[in-house]
Amino acid sequence: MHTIYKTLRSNSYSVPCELCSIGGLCIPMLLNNSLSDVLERKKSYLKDEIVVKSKTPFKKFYIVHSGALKTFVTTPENTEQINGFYLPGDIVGLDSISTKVYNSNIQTLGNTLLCELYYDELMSLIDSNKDVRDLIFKLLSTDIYNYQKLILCYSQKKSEERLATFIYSLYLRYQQRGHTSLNIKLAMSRADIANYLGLTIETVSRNLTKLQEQNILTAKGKFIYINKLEALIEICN
Amino acid sequence: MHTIYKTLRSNSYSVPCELCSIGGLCIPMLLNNSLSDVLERKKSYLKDEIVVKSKTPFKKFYIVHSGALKTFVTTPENTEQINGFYLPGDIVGLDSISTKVYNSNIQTLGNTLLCELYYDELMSLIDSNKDVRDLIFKLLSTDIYNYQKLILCYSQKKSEERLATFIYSLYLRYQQRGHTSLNIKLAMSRADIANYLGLTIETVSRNLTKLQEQNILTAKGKFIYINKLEALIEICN
DNA sequence: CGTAGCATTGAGTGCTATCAACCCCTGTGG
DNA sequence: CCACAGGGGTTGATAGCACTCAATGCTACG
Repeated sequence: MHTIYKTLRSNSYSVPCELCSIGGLCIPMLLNNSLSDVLERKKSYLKDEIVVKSKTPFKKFYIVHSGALKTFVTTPENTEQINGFYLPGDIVGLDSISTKVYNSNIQTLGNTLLCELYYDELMSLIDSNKDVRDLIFKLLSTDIYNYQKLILCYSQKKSEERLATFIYSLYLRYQQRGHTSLNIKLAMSRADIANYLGLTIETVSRNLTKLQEQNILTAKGKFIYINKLEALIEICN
Repeated sequence: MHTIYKTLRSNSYSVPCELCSIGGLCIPMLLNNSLSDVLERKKSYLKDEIVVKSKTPFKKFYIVHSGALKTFVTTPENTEQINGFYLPGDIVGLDSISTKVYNSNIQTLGNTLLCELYYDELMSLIDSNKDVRDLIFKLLSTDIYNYQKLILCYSQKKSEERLATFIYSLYLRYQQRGHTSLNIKLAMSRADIANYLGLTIETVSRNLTKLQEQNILTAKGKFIYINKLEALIEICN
């Protein structure tokens, strides 16, 4: 037992993989035998820490072990635009394969543990292991599919529907990771949600109270409890 | 000469690859030696023809040779939502690698020639040819990057900025294919543009006239001439 | 030449942004 | 233990942008 821990365990601040909350969805675990040497073990980051600056050379993917990340770009007017949230099990950096640089800034939303997966080594692994190849293709393709759905959300939906879709998608993502609870703890602030959804803080807040008045959910700070899942889905369309 | 034509030439309704307007950007041409046997040659489609229905099994990618495509999904209320336009040289179906079905309907915007690229055969080619592997990864990754930019456009920009961004992106895409002209011929209707941008036909029309009043461009039916490229870019932010 | 479909223009309404005030929770220092 | 300050979040009033509905103009095609 101790020896297993030793091989899988990483630097300080990290936890053994056996206790990782992600379980079967963790890419490193899925491909444990072949990937273990490609992965630097987990590294710890503090809340609001910048992990990567936009436009710096792309060398490795980051996989969220615990905590959460946001990615954002800064517009010419120096405003921040969030284009993604990443929860445990999510991989960041797929869009950098073509550009060779990170296209966004990557920042932690709370204290966070990240696994690192080197691009070059992953590529050579792909040539020797069809499972890895298929997995990476699937990840890329899923990313595209998700972005398509997100675009649909933006281009068609009103503020209430956008927020409902956002909350429901968080619920689904947690569910995929084995957390079937209707309780959701938001990793991000209202400002981050508003920014991401292309709305203002006030509109997000107003729609949250609106959803509470309909008794669809209960929001208390960063905690959200879904009372009527069906009704929430109904609003998402 | 005749024999070359014979090998590259396809079914009826198609043109020889040597005369293809796409030139070096055509994937089949780029990977000519290895891919020629993977590709069924060009097939012809009429205007507004449905090439693929959503949810049908995914077997092959489509590459636009000439003409143009749109992809769209139908919402539960039976309204159409366009999520992509595809110009000569573009490949359609990357998002289907993970889902194994086509996620959108694919429809022609005018008379169109399409090359077909079988998924299974491409995959085996990837194992034997690193260039193919890298190309496909790059295509997938570029797709993701483009979607990220599109999402940014939707979530932040006002109608005028969205339209400007749309026109400018068309200009850039044609430029990448060697058409450096400031003249653009729209393959799609105002309704399609509006649908894609999450706006109404009226708003698109009003913004077009607004851009003309500023003398930034001239719009005449499906033809758009960019008078002040710098000013157009300025509006895009 | 006439019709059908696409595109433009106009008037009025509604949704979301903006600006501003207030609330609540947390942490800090007296 | 309380007072206070500060940040995040909520609520309210107003303004502006984009949608809706409606009418008219344009163009392609038989």
